[in-house]
Amino acid sequence: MAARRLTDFEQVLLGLIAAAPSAGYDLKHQFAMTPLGVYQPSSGALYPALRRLEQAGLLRAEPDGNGRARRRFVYHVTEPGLAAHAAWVRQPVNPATVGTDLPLHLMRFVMMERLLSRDEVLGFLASLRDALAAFLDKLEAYATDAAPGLGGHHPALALDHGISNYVASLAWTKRTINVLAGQERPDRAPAQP
Amino acid sequence: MAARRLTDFEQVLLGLIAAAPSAGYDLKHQFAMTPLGVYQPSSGALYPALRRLEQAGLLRAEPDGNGRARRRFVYHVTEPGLAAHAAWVRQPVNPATVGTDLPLHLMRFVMMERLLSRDEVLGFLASLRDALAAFLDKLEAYATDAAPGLGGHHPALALDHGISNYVASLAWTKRTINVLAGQERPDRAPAQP
DNA sequence: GTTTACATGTAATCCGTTACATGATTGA
DNA sequence: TCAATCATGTAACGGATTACATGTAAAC
Repeated sequence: MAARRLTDFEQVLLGLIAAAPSAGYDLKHQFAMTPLGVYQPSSGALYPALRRLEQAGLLRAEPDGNGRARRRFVYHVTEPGLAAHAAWVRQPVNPATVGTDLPLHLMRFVMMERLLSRDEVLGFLASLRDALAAFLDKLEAYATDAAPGLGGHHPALALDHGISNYVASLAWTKRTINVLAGQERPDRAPAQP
Repeated sequence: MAARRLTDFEQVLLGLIAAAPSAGYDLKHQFAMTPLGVYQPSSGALYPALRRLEQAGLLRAEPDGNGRARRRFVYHVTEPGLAAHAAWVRQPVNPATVGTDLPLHLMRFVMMERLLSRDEVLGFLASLRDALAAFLDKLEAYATDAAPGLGGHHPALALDHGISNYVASLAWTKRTINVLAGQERPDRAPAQP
């Protein structure tokens, strides 16, 4: 099968469909209307991606026979698809790339809720917190060591922006750990229709 | 000439070279070692991009005859190149895409320093501030209206992360406006021991 | 004298954007 | 009936990643 690695975009699609079987058009709207959808996929990106996932055996397309058959395909995840999605969600946080991957980590955090235990989620958040703290240390070291020699004020000011953002992300991570750790769970599975 | 629009990456390269004539290898290192270089361009991206800019007449390559001619090309901006760069830097902030374009705006802010007057920079920051404030309003409206119905806690928590980040960016913008606005032009040197 | 850093490049492949195309359904 | 929305698709094109290739200079 060779199972070439999935694109980030494909992984997100897979996750959205795992959360709720959808047609391409629905997914487009989900991207367009939710705030996470800062990215708006084009038809030329979306439909071929769905096809690829289907041909890889991760999705199954069902023609929507709703009343009148109007050309529409609802995608469902298969078992291999769910496995691939779960593996993606469980991926460890790579401290080296936390600067670039942060939005993706947030996406994974959202999708974690249905798949992982609270302890697993807390483990993820703890490693995210550590990676962010390490990254921040490097940024701050650069700010004091190298930035003054860059000439002008703007480089140092821009660096300040980056630091402020990561400080906010780090604070969010700690806050969220506290929220989830302090939250009592109903002992029962969170069965979602 | 048709002057097809430049890629963001090409614009950034152009700006870096406008700030200091550089060879491809230098630019690679600049990306690798400065914090803004979260993105690390590959050779297959960098060298063809420089060629394109050269063929478009925006850059001029000079073989580095430094002592011994070892295969190395230093790029300089031409006048059309500088014009294209300045036009990019001066582009207004599009409120509709401020969510995605923020890193690019920061890049432009850095490069503005050498090209624009303080008032122009302040104008840019003011429009960035307004765009961020409007974007934040939409996010917060979504958080109170739609997010509770999304099922689970994680979507709302992730949204919280986004809001925290944009709050930090907005605060930075206001802070930076104050810094730059309050900064007296060194018509006379401030007290120097 | 061999490794390491310097320095540039090419080819295969893949994916996304842009733009266009098509047809069904709903609402005015 | 005419417009807008629903819904999916295709073709051209461009650019990025990956991996490979090449050669020089410095360092140990």
